[in-house]
Amino acid sequence: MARPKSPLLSRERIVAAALALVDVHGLAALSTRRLATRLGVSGPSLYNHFATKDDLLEAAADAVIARVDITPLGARPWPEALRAWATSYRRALAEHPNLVPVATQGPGRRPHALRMADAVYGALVEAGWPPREATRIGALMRYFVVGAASGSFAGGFVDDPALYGAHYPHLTDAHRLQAHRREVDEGAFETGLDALVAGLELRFARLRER
Amino acid sequence: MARPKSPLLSRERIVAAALALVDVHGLAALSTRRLATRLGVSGPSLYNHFATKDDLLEAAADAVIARVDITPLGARPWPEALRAWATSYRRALAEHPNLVPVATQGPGRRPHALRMADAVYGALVEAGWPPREATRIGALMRYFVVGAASGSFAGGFVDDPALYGAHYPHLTDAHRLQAHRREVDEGAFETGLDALVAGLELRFARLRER
DNA sequence: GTCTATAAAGTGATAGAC
DNA sequence: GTCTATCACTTTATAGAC
Repeated sequence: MARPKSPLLSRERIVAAALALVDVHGLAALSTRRLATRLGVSGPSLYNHFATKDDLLEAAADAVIARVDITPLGARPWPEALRAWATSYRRALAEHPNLVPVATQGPGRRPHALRMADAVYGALVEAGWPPREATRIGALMRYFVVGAASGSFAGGFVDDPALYGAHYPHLTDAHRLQAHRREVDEGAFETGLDALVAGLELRFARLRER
Repeated sequence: MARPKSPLLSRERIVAAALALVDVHGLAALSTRRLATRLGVSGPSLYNHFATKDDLLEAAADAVIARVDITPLGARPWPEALRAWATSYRRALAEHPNLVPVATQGPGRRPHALRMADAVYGALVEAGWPPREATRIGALMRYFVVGAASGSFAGGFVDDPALYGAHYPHLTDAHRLQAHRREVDEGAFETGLDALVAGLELRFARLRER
């Protein structure tokens, strides 16, 4: 096969396959050859669609961010909007936890990431937050969401009672975390998001008073 | 040189060199050969001290956690203790941001990480938080700290006014973030930590009322 | 406990045919 | 826009000498 009538590949197909591969086997397992094999083509074909592997990774990260729902921002009261956006943001990242280190590096030149940053900052400023504060809130929300998506807390504990008993007196039940992994992780995110937004509302009220 | 009189290497020396290498050149640049060269030995020598490269990485991650100050936990009122611990935790991680993805994977079987988890959980339970809540708080604090340490927020924006002006109406000054990077990142962490702890104090008060 | 030598494989990317 | 062939290099880890 030299040049097929209709293209076998597209940026979209490549990105989708890359995400699937990274999800299952991790970021380190993403090689151009492996990805190409998955797509039924040979390695170098990918270079007709992306200049470098890094290019491809950037596109994949932006595709993840594209799925975040930013419609509440600016359309609802800021505490509610922040909560809804953060929840959607976390869900989008948590679907591809192995890609979080890439998405973590900031928006760079990725259009969807920039659009999201613009919406968050814009909504906060329009709600009455001083620009300086709005920047901070955008940053601290990202911190929390990225941290929550970048790895299970409960899953970090080994399911082996013998490990904890002797040396760590308060962790006697830590081996049971694995079993309730999802509940613990999502509960912690919700509790943290509530606390964070409640704390920010306090701060906002104090700011208005003056 | 066959077997030197006194060992050239030690786990400590290897870990220190690995951290230095990862700090400057990133996690991907850590190869056994490169590390060995830095230490003035040949590649395979490292395997006398660590069974695998992964072993070495785990030891490095635990060495970072060992530097977190956990003494406030249990010694001071929980909101103050939480704040002090989180600040120290972030500082320790932020000194080695490239290693954060490794440290993020939970304590596993690393002694210092387990000791830290034990201290946090223990302090919260003894302060009167129900076990379930204490677990969540440990998790959500880690989310925030890890997120804050895993990459600069401000540094994720390109220093190029032309990029933002046209398409992102609220980001017209985003190119200036790079210049105030440190201030923005640390300010956001402090503001977030304040909000988080304030929100948790509210929650604690409501819990006590019942 | 360090060395040399080497296994066995995988890496990103390019050139040029079709 | 895909192919084959290939470059130039890197990787982790083992075997056995000293």
